[in-house]
This record gives sequence, structure tokens and C-alpha cells, in this order.
Amino acid sequence: MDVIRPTGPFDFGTMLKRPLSRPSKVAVIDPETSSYTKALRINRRVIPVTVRGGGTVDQPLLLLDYPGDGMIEEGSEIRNRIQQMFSTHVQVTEFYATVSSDPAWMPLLNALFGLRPMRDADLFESMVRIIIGQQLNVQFAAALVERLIDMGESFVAWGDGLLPVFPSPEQIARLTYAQLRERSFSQRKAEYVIDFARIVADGKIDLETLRGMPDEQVHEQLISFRGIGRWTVECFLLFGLGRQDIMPATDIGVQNALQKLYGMEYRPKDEEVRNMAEAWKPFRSLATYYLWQSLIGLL
DNA sequence: GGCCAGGCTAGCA
DNA sequence: TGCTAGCATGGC
Repeated sequence: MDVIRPTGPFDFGTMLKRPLSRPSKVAVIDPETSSYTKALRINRRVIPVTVRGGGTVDQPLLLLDYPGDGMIEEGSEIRNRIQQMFSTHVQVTEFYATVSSDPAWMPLLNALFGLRPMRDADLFESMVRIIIGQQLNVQFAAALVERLIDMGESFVAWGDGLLPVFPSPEQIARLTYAQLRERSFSQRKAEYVIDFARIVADGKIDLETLRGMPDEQVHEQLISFRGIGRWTVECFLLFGLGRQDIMPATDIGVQNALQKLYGMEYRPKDEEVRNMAEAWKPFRSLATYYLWQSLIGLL
């Protein structure tokens, strides 16, 4: 049994109960046992990994379970991915110190104490999910993602059954626009998703190289592709690459959350959002995540 | 039934 | 450079 010890506060149970998007077939969440299972693509292998929460919020544990259990060569990469996915290294205490001088934030901090951003396991999957999420309500976007997963028809053995795997770039590259159109994708969205998969499958971009680039350079690299605009890059920096100081100021959800948080009579536009966010540097990603969380109940 | 949703592109001034 | 109509579907 592989063990990760995040620094506290870290509330795994709350994280599982409050995913920003609806749970997906490729990520099995069981809030009762506080467990999360997902198949990770690592070096052409697909490995189902189960993460269980343990310990306390102040002294948390993450218990990893996967075939080969610590003995396989992918072990350290699995640890890395899980730490990234659950933001175990994020400086949440410093974030609290930064925003707690603003009384408006206190209810949010109290309700979500120990919550860390949940990131995507895989850069390709992350971008595809974000493209699909453009402009659509979260619920419908999640339904479209599920339909795409169904088309991949890829599974890995898990327990007594099979665990669905998010389609690879090659699998999506082989689809036709018409196939996605039949499943309620708009023509444009079908093109964006499939064209992006083809770019990756053809090796015209290596997403892994983006990990080492500064935010601005990632933006420059990605913005040139059709269907990828500023908002999409910012969400990719957040959910894919885990950058710490991103504020997608054009995001309608962020704008609504700020209007609600401060009881504003109008919805702030991007310029005003950027100005407000100056106060949350260098933790604007955490601020964004908490703002999004404030939209899904409890507050 | 109409407006809106975790936007983007192409076309136009 | 900056602005906006059109996209397309489901949720509320």
C-alpha cells in the first residue's frame, strides 16, 4: 500500500462530495468509503488507481491501491499524478491568510476549509473536457463528455468488472464530425474536439512539453489552434497544468460568483474582475476554484 | 417559452 | 484593433 501524506488542512471527503463537474464514468467516486478510482494512462499503459482518504484534516493520508502496488516501475509516476490531481502541494494556508482580511470571503473559507482543487489526470483529457465545456451549462457539457467516453469503447480490468478509460488522442482522431453531431455536439464543437485530437495524434504538439513553459508561452502555443481561445487556455493552465495564479476573468461562473459574494447589483465584467483579483495574488487559481465552488450549493 | 450557459470564430467597420 | 452575430443544445 502506497501512502501520500499531504500537508494539512486537506479535506479529501469534502473534495469528493464537491466535484466541480458531475462525476464521470471514468472517475468512480464513492463518498461513503471516501474513495476515488480512475484509470491513468502512463507510458502507453493503462493502470486503474484507487485513492482512499485517511487520517484527519490536519494530518491527512492518501492511500493508493493499484495492480503491482509499489513494485511496478510506474509507481513513482502514479504518485506524482495523484499528488497533482488532488493538489497536495498547494499552499492553501497562505491563500487563506491572503483573503481572510476580506470579510466577504469568510463564509466561503469556513464552509470549504481544507478543500483543494481537483485537477485532471491527463493533459489531453483536460483540454478535451474544457473545449466541450465552452459556453455550455456544466450539466450538459458533462453529458457530452460521457457520450464521447462511450465512443472510445476502451476499458481496463478493475475488480470483478471493467473500468471505462478516457479515449486516447488516436481514438478521438479516428472519429468523424458526423458521429459527434449525432450525439448532440454542435458542428463547431465536433470540429474543435476532433481537430485537436488529430493535432496531438499527429505529433504536431507535445502537450507534455507545456509543463516546463511559463504561462505566457503556453498561451502562445495553444491559442493558435482553432477552437482554443483565452478562456480555454486559462482553464487548461488551472485544471491541466495546475498553475497557481490564474484568473479566468471572462468566465461567466467567476463573474456570477463575485456578484453573489459581494452582493453586487450587476455582474462584473472581465476588466473589473481582474482588478478585484489583484488582491488575491499569487493565489488567484485557488480564489477561482473557491468561487466556482460557491456556485454549487452550500453557500 | 424565452433566456442563459465555466466561449470562439469569422466578418465587418 | 475592436465589436458582434451566429453557433446549437439542454436546463431552468
